[in-house]
Order: sequence, then structure tokens, then C-alpha cells
Amino acid sequence: MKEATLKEIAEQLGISITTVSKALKGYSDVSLKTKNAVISLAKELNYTPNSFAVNLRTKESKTIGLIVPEIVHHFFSNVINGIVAEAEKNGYLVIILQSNESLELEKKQVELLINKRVDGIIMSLSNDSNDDSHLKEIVERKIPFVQFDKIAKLIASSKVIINDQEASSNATQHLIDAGFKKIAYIRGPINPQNSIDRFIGFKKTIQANGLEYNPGLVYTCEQVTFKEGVDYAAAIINDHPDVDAIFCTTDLVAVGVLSYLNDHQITVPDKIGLMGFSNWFMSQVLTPKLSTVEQPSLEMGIIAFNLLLEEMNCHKDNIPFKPRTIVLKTEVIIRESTIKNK
Amino acid sequence: MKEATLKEIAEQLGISITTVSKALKGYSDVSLKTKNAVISLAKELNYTPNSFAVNLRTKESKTIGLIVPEIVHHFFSNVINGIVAEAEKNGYLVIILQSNESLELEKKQVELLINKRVDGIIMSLSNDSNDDSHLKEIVERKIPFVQFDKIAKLIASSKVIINDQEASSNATQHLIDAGFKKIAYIRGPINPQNSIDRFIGFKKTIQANGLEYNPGLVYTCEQVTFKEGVDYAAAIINDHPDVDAIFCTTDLVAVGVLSYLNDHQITVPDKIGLMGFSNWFMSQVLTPKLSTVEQPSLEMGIIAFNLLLEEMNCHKDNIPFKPRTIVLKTEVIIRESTIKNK
DNA sequence: CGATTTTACGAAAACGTTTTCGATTTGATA
DNA sequence: TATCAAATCGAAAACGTTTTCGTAAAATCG
Repeated sequence: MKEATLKEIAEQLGISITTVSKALKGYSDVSLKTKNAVISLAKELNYTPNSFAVNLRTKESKTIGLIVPEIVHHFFSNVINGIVAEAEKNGYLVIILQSNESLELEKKQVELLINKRVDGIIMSLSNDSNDDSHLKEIVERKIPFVQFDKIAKLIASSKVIINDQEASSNATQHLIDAGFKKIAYIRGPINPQNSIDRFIGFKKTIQANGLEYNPGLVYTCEQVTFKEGVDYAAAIINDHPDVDAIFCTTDLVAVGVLSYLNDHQITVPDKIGLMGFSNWFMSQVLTPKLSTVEQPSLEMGIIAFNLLLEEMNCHKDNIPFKPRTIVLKTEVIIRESTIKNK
Repeated sequence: MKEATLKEIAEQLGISITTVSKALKGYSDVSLKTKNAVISLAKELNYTPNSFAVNLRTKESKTIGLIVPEIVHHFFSNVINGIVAEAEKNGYLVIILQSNESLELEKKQVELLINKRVDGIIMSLSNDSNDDSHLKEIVERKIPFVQFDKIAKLIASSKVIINDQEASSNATQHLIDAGFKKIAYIRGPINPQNSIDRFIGFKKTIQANGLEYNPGLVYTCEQVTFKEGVDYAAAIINDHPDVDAIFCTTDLVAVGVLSYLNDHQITVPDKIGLMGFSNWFMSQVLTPKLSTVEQPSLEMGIIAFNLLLEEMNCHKDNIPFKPRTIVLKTEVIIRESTIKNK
């Protein structure tokens, strides 16, 4: 009892493979009688088309590749969610790979996806991506390609991002408006564009409000972990006892900071205000609840896939596609950690 | 400038396709000279084998399918992580699908994976899976298959699980030992085996300690959400003001409970002790820190893939494979939420 | 130098599908 | 009845690879 094929159906029915194929695909030059016979026998034999053969013949696999730095990560999990849901809706499968924030692995995975001949690729860069060659290869091979979140500006592909600079600026402004005056900033790694932009937004807003910008108050994460938050909190308290607020590049780090402050009876927000970024789920269940910036992650995934889909359709029909960049709105979410009680 | 093929290389070099293929695959009956010529031209033309053709020819795709109820979920994210990492190590790609806890979607996705002719399937059932037919089809089609976490006991496949009953029992015993006497239990949905087992572990241990088992103290989640935790906390406080501890089927629900208790100035653990399950990341950063049960999620993924790999290899060589069930150890993690201060 | 083995290569089939194009039959039309 | 159009079907090529088996040339041997 091996897999049923068109050939088997054809032989059992005494007709040609061609007719069987046409019957199953609803071609009009098949009589109703044979069509029904084919369909019912196909069902009986549990026939499913051999996708390997279909792929070879049609030159597409209805599969896309997705590379993210981390899967276990609030933001990326949600983007993945959006992409996968939207892909499914359109009959596409998604191969998800995680680069573990490693450029080397990222390159390998791009190769893998190219070899697999996926119909398109969606990707967010790892933190130490400072080399474009693998991205260029994607473009050169004319594989439909969409970048999101952490992007390479110079690569000619569609992009879905937020305005990190503006978002960061708004959050900073909120801190200042809430009465904080000496704000430390824990920034992300040096390479990623969004990490840079968030920092610029912070710095510009500090200066625009006539506050002194002090580079000594800026701390740089390498791994962007909970532990770095804990460690930098300790460093900040030690180096600058008069700091009255800390703004973190992402909630996970802010949670580390909060954990340290709570453990050392440094009250948030009365003694030190705290602001995160990305609105991770846990930020709303902490004590105190964390102020942060909402990033539309699910929406980002949905849009990224649809951009890719558009390009894939153009690619199939051999009509040119012009990459687009879509910038999504963010929102500062004000909770307890930045509103002083007295 | 289209894709390079074996044929192109062969023509440019004036040799046969066969020889080119052999040269690239390291066959021994190719002279060093032609081999080098082939390899260098292949590199120059940017040749990569057409995987569609390879799949068709070799009848395998080096791709597996993975179905989980949710991707954005601490436990599953980690299992996925383990599976993907291990798969990559062995040259396999993973197609991840999420059933959204829906049986209907789950069935569709199984169909999808079968149609795609993945080399194997790993799966954790959705909460409302009370029908086996799609799983049976996987087995009948002799597709290598591994279940984990939420499994169908009666399906003859390999399984990776924890001893939920024992884990739950240990956690309950800890609560009793810590001096709690009237313990409410918020259980998971009625279908999943692990949800049932955890409940049994709780109930048996209550009785084994000579405490009265009161069915009125058992609340059943349908969606297993943060919000259900909040709502049930309110219900418990209202229905049974003398409850002195709450044991939840998973941390997410416990966090909901804690959120309600914190908001209503009901101190944990002095007024009410709280225990979760699964050791979600956030449980260690809450105030108070949440006691819970550690589940080896990453390990579970790794083992699940390796079981699958074994079966896939047997399948390829047409030698029979006997499914195995592996039960992983758990550990009760004692933090602040179950240790009374006085 | 004849016989035999080794080395190097290629022809061809097979994997299962899709699609073009032509052929045959049937029914309609003048 | 001769002509034409419509309705059904099938042959065959193509997608790009892998692998078996055979053959010719070169090397080895007695």
C-alpha cells in the first residue's frame, strides 16, 4: 500500500494521466462522467498530489522563510504569530529560523533558505549584523524579500519598521513632563539601526528640553538581557546616586532594573522613575506596573507578509516590483512606574 | 541570467550531466581533473542544487512539521527552540504551525503537513482535541511522529512528557508542608491529559495528608489566560474567604491571580499562598516571586526531535521502529509566594 | 604482446506532476 | 450529405536531479 499517484488512478480507470490531472484540477475539457470517476477514486485511494513533483514542475513551493534573532522573545513571537497566521490564510507555509543574534548563523540560514528555494524571505537582522553580503545575494537572486524591525537601510527591499526615533523621543518627553530631571539611558547594541535611532530620540529630546546631556549616563547593552538590566541598575545607583529616572531600550532590561531596585528597597517611581520599550506582556503585571512604548508587533507581521506576497505575485508573473517601506505608529503607555505618588 | 543547473555546467564543460552530478557529490569514479573543473565552474555559476528535483528524486525533503497550540507561550517557545536548534544541527528545517487551541485548525494543519510530505511531524495537542482521526492518519501513512506535552495516550507514537501527576503532587505537598490548609485549585481544561493528571496529583495529595478534599475549591480554566486568573481569584476570595492558598495549573494564571491579590491588598503569601506551574520567566521577577514547578522545556524539544530523527532514519532504511515514551523530571521551585513571613 | 583489471565516463530511466498541442469523436449547421 | 465547431481525450515534453549499468580507454600483469 504505497502512495497513490496520478498514474495509478489512470491505470485503474483505463484513462490517461493527463485526463486524471485535468479532472482533479477542474479543467473544462473533461466530461462530467470521467471527472466524477476520477475524483471518487482519488478520494478512495487517499490521493494527495506529490508536492515535490508539483514544486519541480511549477517552480514554486508555497513556502517562505523567516529569520528572527530569537523566537522566545515577546516582540518577535508576536510578529511571527502575525506572519504565520497571514501566510496560512494565503496557503503559504513558514519556515522559521532563529539566528541567535549571530551574524554567522544568520548567513548560514540565508543559504539554507536559498537552497530550499523558498518563494520569499522575511527577516529581522541580528545584533551583530554589520555585513550585507548575504542580503545582497537574496536581492541579486531576485528572491522576494522583506525586512522588519532590525533592518539594513541600504538593501533595496521592502521594510516594515516603526519610527524608533520618534517613539523614543515621545517616551523621553513623557519622563521629562512627569518631572524627572536626571535620566539615565540603557541603550541597545551599537549596530542595529533601531537601537541607534532610539538613542538619538532620547538624546535629542533631552537637549531640546534644555537639560544637560551627559554621556556618562548612557549604558550600552550587548546581549539585551534581564541580567544586564540588573547589573546596569547597580552600576547606575553606584555611579550616579542622584539619577531620578532610567529609560531602557526594551522592557526585558527594564524588568532587570526593576528587579534590582525592588530588591534594594529603592522605590519606583518615587525614588527612581522607570520606562521600558515594547510593552512586553509582563510589564503590566509587575509591581509597580511598567510604563513603556507599545509596538504593533502582530500588525507588523501581517503587513510584512502581505508586502512579501505582493512581491511574490509580481515575481511569478514577471512584472517588476517596487519595494516599499512602511512605518507603523507607536504609543507611549503610561503606567505606575513613571507617575510619582507625591 | 537564470538559475544554473547540472545541465548547464555539463554543456559548458563538454561532459555529461551524470559526471557533473557525481563530481559534485564526491563519487569516486571521477578524475581529479574533471572534478576540479566542475567544482570551480559550479562555484562560478553560483550553482545550488534544485531542491525540488532532489526531493522528488530522493523522496525526502529534510523538513519536518511542528504543530503547537501557541507560539507566543513561554513553555512552547522553549520547546520550539530546542526542536529547531536540534533540527538545524542535523540538517533539517522545521515548519512551525500553531493550532490556536482549535481542533479544527489542528486537523487542517496535519493535512497541510501530509500534503507537503514532510519527513516527520512533532506535535502537542490543542485543548479541545478529543478526536484522534487526524493523528491516526499520520500513523497509518507511516509518517514518523512524536507527541509531546499534551498527548493522545492511545496513539502509537513516541512521546515526550513529564510526570504531571507526580509534579503536581510534589507541589501540593510543598504547600501543605509550608502550613497551608485550605487550598483552592485552578485547573486546566477538561480534555488534555496533562491537565487531568495535574488535577489528580493535587487531589490525591490533599487526601493523602488527611485534609478534606472540597470540589467547590476547584475552578476550571477554559482558555488558560491571565484574565481567567484574575477572575477566578475574585471568585475564590468571594466564595471562600477562608482559603489560604491557591495552586494554579500554570504560571500565567497564577500571575493573573497575583495581579488581583496585589491590587486588592491581599498579601501573598501571608494572607494567601500562591503556587504556579512551568516556571515562566516572569515568575521570578514578580513581587513576591512566584513558587512554581520547573518543566524542562528546552530538553523536551531536543529529545522530541531526536526521537523523531531516529524514527525517520529507520523509515528511510525500511527497518521497523518501536515508539518510545520518555518521561522527564520536574522540580518544585520554592520562592517567596509560598513561604510565610511569620 | 595478449589478457585482465582499473579508471573514467555517459546513456538512460526514474521520480510525479503540469501543460501544450494535436487528434478524434460527436453534434450542429447549411 | 458535406462542412464546421464543440467536446473529449491523450502523447509527449519538460522540470532537474540521482543512480544503475554498461562501455571504452588506460593501466597492469604474466
